[in-house]
Amino acid sequence: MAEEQGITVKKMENFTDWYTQVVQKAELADYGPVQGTIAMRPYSYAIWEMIQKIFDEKIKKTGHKNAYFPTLIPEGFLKKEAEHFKGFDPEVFWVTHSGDNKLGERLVVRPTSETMIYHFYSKWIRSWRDLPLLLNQWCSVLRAEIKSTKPFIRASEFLWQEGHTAHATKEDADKEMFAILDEYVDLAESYLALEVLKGKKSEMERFPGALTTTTFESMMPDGRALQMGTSHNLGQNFSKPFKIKFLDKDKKEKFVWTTSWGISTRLLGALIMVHGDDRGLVIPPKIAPIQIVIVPVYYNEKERKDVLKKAEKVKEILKEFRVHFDGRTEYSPGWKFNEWELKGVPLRIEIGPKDVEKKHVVFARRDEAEKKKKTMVEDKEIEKEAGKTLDMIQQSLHEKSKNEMEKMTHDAKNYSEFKKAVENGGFIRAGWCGDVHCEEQIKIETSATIRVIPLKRESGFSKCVYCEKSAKEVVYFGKSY
RNA sequence: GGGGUCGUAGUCGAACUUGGUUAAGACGCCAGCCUCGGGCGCUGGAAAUUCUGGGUUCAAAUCCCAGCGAUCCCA
Repeated sequence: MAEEQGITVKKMENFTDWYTQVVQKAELADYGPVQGTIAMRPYSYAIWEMIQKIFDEKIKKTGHKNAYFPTLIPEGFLKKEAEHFKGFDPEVFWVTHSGDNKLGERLVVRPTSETMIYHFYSKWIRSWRDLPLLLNQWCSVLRAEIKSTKPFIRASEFLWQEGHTAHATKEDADKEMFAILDEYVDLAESYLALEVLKGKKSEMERFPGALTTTTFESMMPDGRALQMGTSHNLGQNFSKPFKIKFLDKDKKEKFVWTTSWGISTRLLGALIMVHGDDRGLVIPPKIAPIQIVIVPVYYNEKERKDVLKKAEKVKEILKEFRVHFDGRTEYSPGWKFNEWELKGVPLRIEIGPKDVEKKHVVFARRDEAEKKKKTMVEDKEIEKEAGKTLDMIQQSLHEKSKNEMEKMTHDAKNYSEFKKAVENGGFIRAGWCGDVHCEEQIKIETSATIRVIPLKRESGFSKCVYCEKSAKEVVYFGKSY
């Protein structure tokens, strides 16, 4: 009955339903009227803003600047790089009219901005002195999704950042690609508390038009891998058709080397899936819009005054944290406990008449909500304990994610082991000869793909899991979202 | 790309099989009360073009077709 306000299914019993319920009941997002579109409600947007702030600071420190480029791209631009066009053509939204007039050349609503941005780069870059050019834009992109969509995970429109840089040499571009990948991994692990696997993509899985694609992926509780972001070295594949040339110190005219890289609101999807539990969301303290919620408890007018006075003080003590005081009178304390747990606030502080009397408060950690465990904290210890507790929550969420991923990573020495592992889900570590044919056959037969080729070759596998010829790489397979 | 399921107040959901007065109920919402420490309880109230369009019929939430949207499984 009243339970229906909360999550009505268990996370591991009906994962898909659980996810949809959390997204809607925690007021993260609501479905839009057009397939694959959602409204990001203030709560999820606040988390996105935290992510934006953290990453924006990171890239600005390394010399990147933000800019903004047009949404509408002429068809011809997209066609300039054949592989790129082939990759995106099936999923772009076409604009064919302006008002009642049919356009001479169709336009695409950006699915990604390489082509538009390179149009400008060819005008802006003249000399080696103009390099590197390090720009980023925060925007939304649209990709027509035919497959079934899922809020944050797979959508027709989503928010992201796309970095686009131009360099004098391949080495510089490689360095940029890897530096950004490392920033991404740090964002995921240190802030989102999500353990990830980083590495390169195989030729088959790589970004259309890229020389090298690097990625970082995480394992979802249902056994499917989620690509959380990518960083590409596009070589000169775009600079040549777009004629982005510069005069180098050696007085020779050369084409630039470009990179592009992006993370999107999909990160929110990973966050929900990995950290959430049967009671709802769990948000890591470092990116939680509300880190601490204070819930007052009182029965009569006198108690009300005492409790509110104390709550006011506690709020002041905790001013360096993101604190919310829940003073709503129309809900009972129990109701509020459940609501804030559903919304994943890492730490709840309860203050009632007994706490006023005994000069302490009650701490309840969100990551221990299942146990309904509560801790008394002396008034003078509140600030110190709050900081310590938030750190502990942050760390323990990452630990948990790390352990889960380890548990869901299995080795496959031969193809029969491999097929069994695919059934069970998770990452499958196996040897690979490097041949696209084997990769393709595996995909056809098991639907698993190579998610990541680690940057450093791992040991323990001498033969390709499919053809049994000698293994060139040790790679991680998995079914993906 | 192939196949399935679904669409009724804000939400869930009954009535649909077998067409027939005023479309049930719960939660939520609004007003008023309440000793509110795990979704407390009580009283009263508002809220629906039954997704859209077409067809069949004296009569459509109900049957048929199309569209839109959601969702699941398999390439």
